[in-house]
Amino acid sequence: MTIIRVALDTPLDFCFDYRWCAEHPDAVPPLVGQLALVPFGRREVVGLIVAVNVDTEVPADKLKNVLAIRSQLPALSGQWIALCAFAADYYQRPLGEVAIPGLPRNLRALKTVALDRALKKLAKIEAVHDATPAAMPVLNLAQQEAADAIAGARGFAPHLLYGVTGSGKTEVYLQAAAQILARIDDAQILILVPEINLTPQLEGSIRARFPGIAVATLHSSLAEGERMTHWLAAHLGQARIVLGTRLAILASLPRLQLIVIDEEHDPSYKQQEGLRYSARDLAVWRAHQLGIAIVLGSATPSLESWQHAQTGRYRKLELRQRAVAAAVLPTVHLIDMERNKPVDGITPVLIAALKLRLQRGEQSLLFLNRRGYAPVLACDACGWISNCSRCTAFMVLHKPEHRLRCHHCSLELRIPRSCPTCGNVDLQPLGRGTQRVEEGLQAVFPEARITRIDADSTRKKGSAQAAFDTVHRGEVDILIGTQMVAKGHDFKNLTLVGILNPDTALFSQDYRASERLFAQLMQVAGRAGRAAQKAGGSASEVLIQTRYPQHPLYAAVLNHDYDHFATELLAERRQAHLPPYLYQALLRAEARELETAIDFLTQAASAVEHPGITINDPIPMTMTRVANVDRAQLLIECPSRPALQAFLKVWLAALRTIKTRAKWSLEVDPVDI
DNA sequence: AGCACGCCGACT
DNA sequence: GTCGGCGTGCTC
Repeated sequence: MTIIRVALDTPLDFCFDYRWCAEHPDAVPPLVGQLALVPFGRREVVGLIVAVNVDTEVPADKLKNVLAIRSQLPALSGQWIALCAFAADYYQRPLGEVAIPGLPRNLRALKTVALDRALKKLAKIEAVHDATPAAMPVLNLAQQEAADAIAGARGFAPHLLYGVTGSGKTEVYLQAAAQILARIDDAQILILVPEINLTPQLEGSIRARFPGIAVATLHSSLAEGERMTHWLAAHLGQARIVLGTRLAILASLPRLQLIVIDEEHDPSYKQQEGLRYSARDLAVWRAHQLGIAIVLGSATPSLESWQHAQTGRYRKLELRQRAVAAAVLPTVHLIDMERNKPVDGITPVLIAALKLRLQRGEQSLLFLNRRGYAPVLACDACGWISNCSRCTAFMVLHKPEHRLRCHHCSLELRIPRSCPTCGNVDLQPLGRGTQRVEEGLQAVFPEARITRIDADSTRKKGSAQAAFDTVHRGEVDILIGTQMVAKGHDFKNLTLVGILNPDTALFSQDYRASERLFAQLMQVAGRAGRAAQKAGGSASEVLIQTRYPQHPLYAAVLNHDYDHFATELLAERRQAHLPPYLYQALLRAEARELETAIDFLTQAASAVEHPGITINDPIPMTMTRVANVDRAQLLIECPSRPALQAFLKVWLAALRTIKTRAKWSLEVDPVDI
């Protein structure tokens, strides 16, 4: 008889012991890393075996028997378990909550039919060797040096690949990958992208370049069956290249030799619910654990990575030119909205630029990060505004749908015909969203083909792709979009990008807002002029409408000068004692009454001694109420990461003993404060 | 987190 | 008289 220890997906911060008895004398005893089906309370669940032959302190009468071992699945490696254990420890979660939910759902099922089917399917697949790979483009010198540096590195080797949009970072990844795959027989390569749906081109070029090699994708919109086979292909070492979103960082990759994080600054690498991990940070840890190379690529690196590059902890590889020789960086101009008054949100200068593109048969993109028709509906007579009844937020006017809609709790109302408080029938939309811009522009250019791409226009599955396709086919003259249009897509015939309302981020409470704005502006600007300039054609142009043309952020955007901007920002952060010179954790609490949440946080603040740790006052969140729940938070700061980690461990144990009706959670390295 | 048990209010 | 509200207790 053997006692095994199993990690289960439960918030309880310990593992559970079970008894294993061989029914048959020749049954193989369980191994660490295997999955086991066990009874748990009144349920049956699948857990991860983290130890066998343990000395248990659980009384014999409480021990239950293991129901089954998933022995057809090769055990997960000690390295993979160590990765989960690190993440669990760092983010202050139980091991099971990290390890189990990342597994394909069917692996956690009571029955093994799906597992057996997927294993059978994979056993039949053989690599295709006779296919001809697509030609490798000739790299420029900087690209070649970067690829060689990455592929030639030995041991843990973090690289920051810094290069503007269009400078050919993808080619560097693919070349480095090719070299490593050629050098190491069974090497696996993990490539992370922010959102897989926005980068269909990348998957295509990988498959074209490596036709004889199994490529697996891992992301949240895979069907369960696919997820199972792709995850298994990675786990069995069959998939040599794994392309995925942040969740893929927790995949089992026994032969991992290189990690690529494309657009490493992108906020979507941070999981924002449940286990709030940073896939980028875990990737660096994983590369360190395995002693392999990792590439963080970006035109606008995160300040964390930038700092590491400055101090030499990361090797900085820079691509200074656009890779397509004839393609040039778009010229950026600011439009001073004080001098050039907008009509319906668009300045005459921008209208003229749009008109020019229409005459030439070129495409334009207008970027406005605000969907809907207008962010608020208001009554001039009595001052009523369209507040959401369940949230501390306005209800947004959506004209095509004739609705007021709360973007936070999805409450919907018909647009009132008259003011609910005073009866005035003349309600005014305030501000401007993509729908209103579309309407105004269609009035100015009645003959133009205008398309809007935002979360509202692309609600149906596949409709976003369809909309992008019409743009690529040249069936659209002017594209209006939110951040959805900022990423990924190269529009070959696009020569004008207009940015409508970026100023709000300049004066945001969130000190990260300007960093994000810069990245977003550069990314949107990069949509223009990606292809070679047509003979006699104009250079691509980016026009930014602003009321603050003197702002240093715009000066940096104008000059395409991220170096300078990032260095300044870092100096400010250092002086203001902000990340990355300070480590933070955030305790959040929510309850029906704000007081309940604040009470809990106040108790938490004085729960344990905390020398060297700054615990700020509990404060209601900026958007206090969402869906009738009040939220508050408590920020913890410390200049030392190990000291913060040590404190959090003790603190959390104390917090668990506080009796409260508030729901609470802790986030390490929060980004939205 | 689930899930069950348990003890008080408004419904067929 | 029961359905169901959520408090509280337990999970090897």
